[in-house]
Amino acid sequence: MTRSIWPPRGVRLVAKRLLSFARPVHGVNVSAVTSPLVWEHVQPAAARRLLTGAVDAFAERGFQATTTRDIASRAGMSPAALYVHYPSKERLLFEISLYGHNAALEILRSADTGPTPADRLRSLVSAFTAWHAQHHTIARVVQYELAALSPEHLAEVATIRRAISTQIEQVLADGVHDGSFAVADLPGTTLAVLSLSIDVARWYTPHRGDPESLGKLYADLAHRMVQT
Amino acid sequence: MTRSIWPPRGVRLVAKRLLSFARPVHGVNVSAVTSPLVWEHVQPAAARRLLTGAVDAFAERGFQATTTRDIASRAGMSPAALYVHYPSKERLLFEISLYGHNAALEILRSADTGPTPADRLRSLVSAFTAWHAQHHTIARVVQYELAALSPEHLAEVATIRRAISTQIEQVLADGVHDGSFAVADLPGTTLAVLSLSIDVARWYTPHRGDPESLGKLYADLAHRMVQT
DNA sequence: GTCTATAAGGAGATAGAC
DNA sequence: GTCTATCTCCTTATAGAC
Repeated sequence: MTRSIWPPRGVRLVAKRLLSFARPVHGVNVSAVTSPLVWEHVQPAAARRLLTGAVDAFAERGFQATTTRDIASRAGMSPAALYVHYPSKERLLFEISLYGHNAALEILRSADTGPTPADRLRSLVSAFTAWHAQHHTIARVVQYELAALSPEHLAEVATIRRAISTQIEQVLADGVHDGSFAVADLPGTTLAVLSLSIDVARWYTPHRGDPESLGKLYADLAHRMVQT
Repeated sequence: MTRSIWPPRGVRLVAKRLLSFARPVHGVNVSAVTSPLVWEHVQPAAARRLLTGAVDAFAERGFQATTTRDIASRAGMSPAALYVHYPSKERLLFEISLYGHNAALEILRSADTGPTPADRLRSLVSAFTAWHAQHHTIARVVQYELAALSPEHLAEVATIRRAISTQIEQVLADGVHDGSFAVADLPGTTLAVLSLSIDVARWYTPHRGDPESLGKLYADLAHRMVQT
């Protein structure tokens, strides 16, 4: 699967840091604002402003409800200027989704450490959950805007999703193998563990607590789900 | 909060049964078709066909991406005919969302039975999870289209959401009180238990297994999360 | 209650000046 | 690289015939 001809100027998406706010509704995050600091390496700055504006708008209203005028005005530009940096609104979504999926996978890969399957599971769930809280605007786009991707872009992202799923499944399988976990339904339990963290993107707002504490709580809950 | 002047002809939404199909993508349900059998008591039949068409379309593409032409054509009508039965596209969403929230709450209320908190929790999680699987098209609209509701309609639905949350929290509190549960963070664990079931709406397709088995698995996982 | 026709406005994307 | 202006198409919703 080629990345095609876009972006043309060596744009690189590298994670840094993200701050966010949100207006809470019971059990649901209906609004959010993202700081541009995560996207520091998207160049030039105008492309980065468009991208962060798009993340905020997509997270807050959804892809379809977001207009190119909305994205452009968040970046302080006219609608036409968007097309100098991105060939379409969908490409903007794809860049965000691809970066977000890769970031989530990287988080898991570097968290898969520890002497026992229990340690590894706790580390994985803690990191994956905290990422979904910390980066909940990006995570909302990643988890809930897949249907707006073109079939080709969806296929590319689905490959990364499979790798994410495999990362969790392997730890559970290892724990079953060495007798430290009791898992009646491996695929079902894998999905449940992933599910718990992913759903954080739906409801998280900063007033719900800090991402690290949430990660610890969820690591504990996930471990309890499988321990013998 | 009044139900206002709509619907004008004593339309009643009563749960019956629902069958569904979906095209699977890795970890995500991007397509779904709902049978009209759940909405049997929405009268007249034309209003019911519009409603079921709207459920399918909203679940598959989201509220904003769904056009009134799409809904009308699924019901075998011209776009204009929609407005004889519903005053706007948003009202159609509200009817679905209100019915869905009430149905989910009723499921919980009638499942809150058993001699011990553990029995009650297993029954609640099993029923709530199975409902989200069985009625995953409705559940998708219920859980993921809240932002498209008008502020007044959102407020009405938020009241029901609070009742749903309270239902779970009370059982956990009862288990902590009688010593059968160990819960470090009651609101956080309540949210996690709800979250596990709710996220089923995002990924469930019939090929993932039957709703009852999934309910049993999730009841077990939720119980493990809190037992001493 | 359903249709055809259409109003009124907004959408994504492009042209061409600067 | 950004702007203003605009193209073309599609949107929600209404008017009025049958």
